[in-house]
Amino acid sequence: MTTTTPHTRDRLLDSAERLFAENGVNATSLRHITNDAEANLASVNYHFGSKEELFRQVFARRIGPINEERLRLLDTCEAQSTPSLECVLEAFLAPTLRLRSDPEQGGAYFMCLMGRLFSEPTEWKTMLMEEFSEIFQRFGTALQMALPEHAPGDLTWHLFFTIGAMAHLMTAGDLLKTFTQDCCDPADVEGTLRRLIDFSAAGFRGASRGESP
Amino acid sequence: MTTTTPHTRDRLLDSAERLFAENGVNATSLRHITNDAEANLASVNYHFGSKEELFRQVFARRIGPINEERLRLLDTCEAQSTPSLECVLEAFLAPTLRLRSDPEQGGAYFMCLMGRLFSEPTEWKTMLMEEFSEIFQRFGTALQMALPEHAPGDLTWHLFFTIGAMAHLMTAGDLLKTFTQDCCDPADVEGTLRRLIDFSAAGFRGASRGESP
DNA sequence: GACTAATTCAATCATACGTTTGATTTAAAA
DNA sequence: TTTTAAATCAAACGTATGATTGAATTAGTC
Repeated sequence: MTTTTPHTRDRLLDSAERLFAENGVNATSLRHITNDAEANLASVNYHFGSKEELFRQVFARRIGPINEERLRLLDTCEAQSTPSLECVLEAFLAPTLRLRSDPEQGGAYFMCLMGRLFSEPTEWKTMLMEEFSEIFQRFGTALQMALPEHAPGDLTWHLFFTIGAMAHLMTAGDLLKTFTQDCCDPADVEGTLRRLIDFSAAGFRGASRGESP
Repeated sequence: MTTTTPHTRDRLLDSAERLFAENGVNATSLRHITNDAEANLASVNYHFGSKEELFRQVFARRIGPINEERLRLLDTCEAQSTPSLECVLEAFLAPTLRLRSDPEQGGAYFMCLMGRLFSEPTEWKTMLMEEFSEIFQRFGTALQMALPEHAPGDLTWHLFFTIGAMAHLMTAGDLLKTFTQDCCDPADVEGTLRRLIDFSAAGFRGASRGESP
C-alpha cells in the first residue's frame, strides 16, 4: 500500500499554498493550481478528494510545526524563575513572523494565507480557532503569570489586539513598505519582531490606567 | 433626465453591502444580491454597469462621511494647545468602531467589509489606500506633534500596528465574544474604543525603549 | 515477463457565473 | 390621450467552475 507518492501530491500542495495566498482561496481554481503544478486537473480530486480537503491539508501541513515551536519557546520561557512579558510575547509571535524569511520553501506564502484567514467569512475561521484553542489556553496562563496584577479580561483584550497587529503584518506588510517608500520594511524580520513585541508589551503593561469602571 | 430612481438602486446597495460583508465579495453573486433585494438580475448592470462598479459605490457611499468625521474630530483635537495622543487616536479610531452601533442601517456590515478589505488580495486594497492617503498624512503630522520626541519611522510602525488591531476588531470581533463566553464583548463600543485607545497609546509611548540601533 | 495496484490523462458532467439582449411595463411630459 | 423616456423583466449568451468517468499509463510485486 501507498509506496509513497512521488511528487505530484507535494507539487499540488506547494502550488495551492502559493496561489491561495496570492489570489485568495475562492478566486483560485483547481485549473490554476494544476496548471501551475504541471499536473492533471483530476489529480486534485484523486489525491485530496475535493478542493476543500486540499485547503485543509495545505493548512495542516504548516500549522502543526508552528504551534509546536510556539509551545517549545514558551517552555524555555517558563523555565526561567519569572518569565518576562517580552519572552512570552516573542514565543507567541516569532514562529509566524519568521515564516517570512523561510529559506527553501514559501513559508512566506503560508504566512500571508494564515493572516487572511483571520478575516475570512466563517467556515475557515472556526477551523483556525480549533487549532489555536490549546495555544490560547497555555499563553493565557503564561501572560497571567507575567502580569499577575492585571485582570484576566484585560489580558484577553490585549492579546486580541496583538493578534490583530500580527495578522495585519502578515497580510498587509508589503503595503507598508510600498507606502513608506521602503522606510519601514517588514522584510527585516527580527527588527519587525522586536518592534511588535515592544509595542505590545507596552500596551499590555500600560493600558490599565485612568478611570476604569 | 433621471427623475430619480425609486428604491431599487438603494435596495441593491444595501443588500450588496450586507452580503459582501457576510460572505465576501467574490463569493457573493449578482443573483444572491438581486434575490435578496427582490430585484431583477439585470438591474445591477442597468444601475451600476458592472459588479465591480456596484462594489465601488457600496464603498464610496460610506467611506467619505467616515473620513470627513475623522478629520473633523482631528480638527477639534488640534484646536487644543497641545493635542493629546489619546485625542488623536480617538479621532482616528472612533468613526469606524462606532459603525457597529449604527442605529437605522447596517453600518456594522460596512465595518466588517472594510476590515476585510485590508487583507484582500490586491485590487481592492489599493482603492482603499487611495481613499486613506490624505488621512494618513494628516494623522501622521498630528501624531508627530503629540509625540515630538519620537522618530517618524516609529510612529509609522505604531500606527500600522494600531490599524491592525482595529481591523481585527472589525472582522473578528464577534469571534472574541464567542471565544470568551461573552466576557469580552465588542458590542460595548465605547468600552472597546477606550481599551484600544489605551492599549495603542501605551504602545506608542513605551515602545522606544531598550537598545535601538 | 506477467500480473496488479497506483497514478495520470483527456473528455465530459451539471452547475453557476457576469453580462447582454430585446420586449414589456411603468411613469412622467406633451 | 398621445408621446417618450426610464425601469423592469424573462431569456439567453459565452465562459468558468468543481467534480466524475473510464481508458491509458506507470510503477511495484510475484
